[in-house]
Amino acid sequence: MSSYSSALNPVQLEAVQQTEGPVMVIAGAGSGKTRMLTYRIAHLMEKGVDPFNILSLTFTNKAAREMKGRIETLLGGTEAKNLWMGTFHSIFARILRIEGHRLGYPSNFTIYDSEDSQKVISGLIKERDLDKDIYKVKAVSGRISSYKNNLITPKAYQHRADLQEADASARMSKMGELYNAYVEKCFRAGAMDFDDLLLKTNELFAKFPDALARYQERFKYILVDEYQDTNHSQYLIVKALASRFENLCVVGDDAQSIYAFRGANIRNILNFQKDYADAKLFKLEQNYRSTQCIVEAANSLIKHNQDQLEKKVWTANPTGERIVVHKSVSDSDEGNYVAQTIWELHMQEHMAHDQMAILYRTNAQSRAFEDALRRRNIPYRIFGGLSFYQRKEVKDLMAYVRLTVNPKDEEAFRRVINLPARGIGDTTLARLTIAANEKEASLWDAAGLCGEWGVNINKPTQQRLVDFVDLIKSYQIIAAEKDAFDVVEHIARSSGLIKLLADDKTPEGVSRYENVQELLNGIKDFAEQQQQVDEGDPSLGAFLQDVALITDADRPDEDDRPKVNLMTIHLAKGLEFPAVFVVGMEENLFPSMMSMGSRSDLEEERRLFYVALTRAEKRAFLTYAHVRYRWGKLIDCEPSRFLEELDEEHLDIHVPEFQPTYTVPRELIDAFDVPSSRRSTGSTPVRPKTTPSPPPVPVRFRRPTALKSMQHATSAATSGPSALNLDLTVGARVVHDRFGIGKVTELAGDGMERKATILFDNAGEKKLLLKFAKLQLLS
DNA sequence: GGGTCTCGAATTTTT
DNA sequence: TTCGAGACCC
Repeated sequence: MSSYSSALNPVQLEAVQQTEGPVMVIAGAGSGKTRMLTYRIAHLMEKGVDPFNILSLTFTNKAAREMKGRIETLLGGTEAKNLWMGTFHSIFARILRIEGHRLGYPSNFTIYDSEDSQKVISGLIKERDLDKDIYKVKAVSGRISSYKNNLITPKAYQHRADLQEADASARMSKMGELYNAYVEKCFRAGAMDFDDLLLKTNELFAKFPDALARYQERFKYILVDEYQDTNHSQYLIVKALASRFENLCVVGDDAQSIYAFRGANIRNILNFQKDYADAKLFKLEQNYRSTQCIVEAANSLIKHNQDQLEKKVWTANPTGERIVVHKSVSDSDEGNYVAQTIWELHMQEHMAHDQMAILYRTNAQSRAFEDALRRRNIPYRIFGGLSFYQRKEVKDLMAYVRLTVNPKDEEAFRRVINLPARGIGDTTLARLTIAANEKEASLWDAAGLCGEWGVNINKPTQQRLVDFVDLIKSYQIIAAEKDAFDVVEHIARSSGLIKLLADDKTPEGVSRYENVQELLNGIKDFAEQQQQVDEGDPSLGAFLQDVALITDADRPDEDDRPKVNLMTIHLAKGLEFPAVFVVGMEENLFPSMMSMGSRSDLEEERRLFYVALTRAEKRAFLTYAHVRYRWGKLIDCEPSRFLEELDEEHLDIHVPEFQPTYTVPRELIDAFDVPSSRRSTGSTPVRPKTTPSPPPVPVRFRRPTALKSMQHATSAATSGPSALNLDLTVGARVVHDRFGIGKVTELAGDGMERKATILFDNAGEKKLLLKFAKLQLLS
């Protein structure tokens, strides 16, 4: 224990030692929360608690793995392997594999990811011939998800007049019917979606007291990390499991709650002391991660939120450098600035690439940074976005695997029944679906038995269906004997999938082929690993069990070169980096347009920015652009309101004066509906109250480079003038950068959409949007 | 039934 | 700009 007191501060130590009874730890950003949790578990084990009796729920699989590693280092030995540690979803999936049969699920049930769920819903909407503009798949699936997370089953929905009314007023009066059909369909397919993993756990514990008692007895000590991001369903599970011993420790920070949009309920943490009257409360307020500058700037931001628990985050760290605020001309210029600064940090301050992170609000923003980094040969790694397991070719092969393990899996069936093409089209599938619905059976049964059932399908097609069923059956036989790798390799070859991909020689096709190879490699690793450990299971079923719960962050990097990290702010939660770039600090982007509606949404965005800022240890850069491409269009941007909420004394504002070379005349403004930002003659100051003129430009910004790229962007695409303001007439002679000399033959459109048709002497006829075209008038 | 092409919609975040 | 769905033609 003496080693503990040197590693922990007094509050952390108390929280570690208070092992019995309910405990809530409010842990500010960077306050050593993981350290506290790690020591707490180690302490429990040292006291003689069996690791089998400790359940630790983390937010990501990665966090669980890392924490296990740290506990092993702390205690030496491999006991920590026996801890139950993982995400809610993976832990309870594991339990449902064992107990799910009591609820009518096979132990090899499939886990539908959101794409699968949405396809099911889309099918139901089509079957019912509902208006797809009203019944938007995403909206329907979002509603269903929120019902499930609030324990509102289709049956409960029947009694909820308020919900039915809300759905009806959204013109979705068939919501209840859809919900019911969706649940039916998943059940018949032997499938659970993400929300089911929690919902069915609740059902299990409610219906079978003996099961609940068994797990209560097993999990004598329960720890929940990131408690502020738990939803109601998760809350109830924890409550049920902990009610026997009440040795429950929840850790969280209300200021970092960023998942309300998917049902996280901040009241869970705010009400903890009401749920457990004798709960002990500890507040970790000392930040060990960041400089004073960053901590105080973050404090000045978050105080704009009304809903929060009282706490004062402080640090004994050095003041550090001010946070740099940088304005770019365009999104691509923003990419260049960030890449350039990364290059300088690397070359001048010897900061390793993996110590830096670019954080953005939406995945779509990553592109400009990828381009800029690639041009400079700076290695980077992207997290999130389209993950490996979501790629089409990977999912296709996985669908064969899923079907082999669980032939009732309808989405897998639909995916591969005609891939590669075997002459089974939409008509056949539609008839099978109807037949299956009538018999309340699966598509798989319908395919195998369509002859006996007398389904109206012609003989050759029936034969093809039978062949397909036999093919999958042959896989099942192999799967019973061989390990996962052998089976999947056999499937890939004999199904014809590999050939299909190998025949495609386009660059995308080659990349798809490589992805499938990579999947095979991954499965090979899995099988080999399993064969090395005691009680390992290298079978196909074992491999499939939690593949749906694996995310990209869990996949190892292909090589160990240090790389710059690119990710959304949501993904950055729980991580820290010496240098952090928070980019796209613009109104309608961050805060997002969708969040402007209510104060609580806006406060969540603010917490999201708080999370972003507090990832930084030493250096933070905030950037925004003057104009940005969105939906393929150039739009004007305004700096984010959050920038103004930061205490100015911690900022180093670098906002170049942006002087358009041309002022749009009054008559053109009236004629063409010119956006307001173009009307002023000078720059649009980001913060009128603070922007000095000229702004201070620290030496490290290399003004010439910044100016150069700015001017380039200005002449190319970003400035108002461009060819839009040329006095073009039909018949005029013009010069184009690329196409050379030509003659205007036609003019069309108004304002920003004004187009010219030009017959070039060498390049032929082109239609050009004047706002983009680099044209000069020949006199 | 299968393949190609065009048009339209989409960008908020994820286990 | 990019992707997917539906239309259209073979």
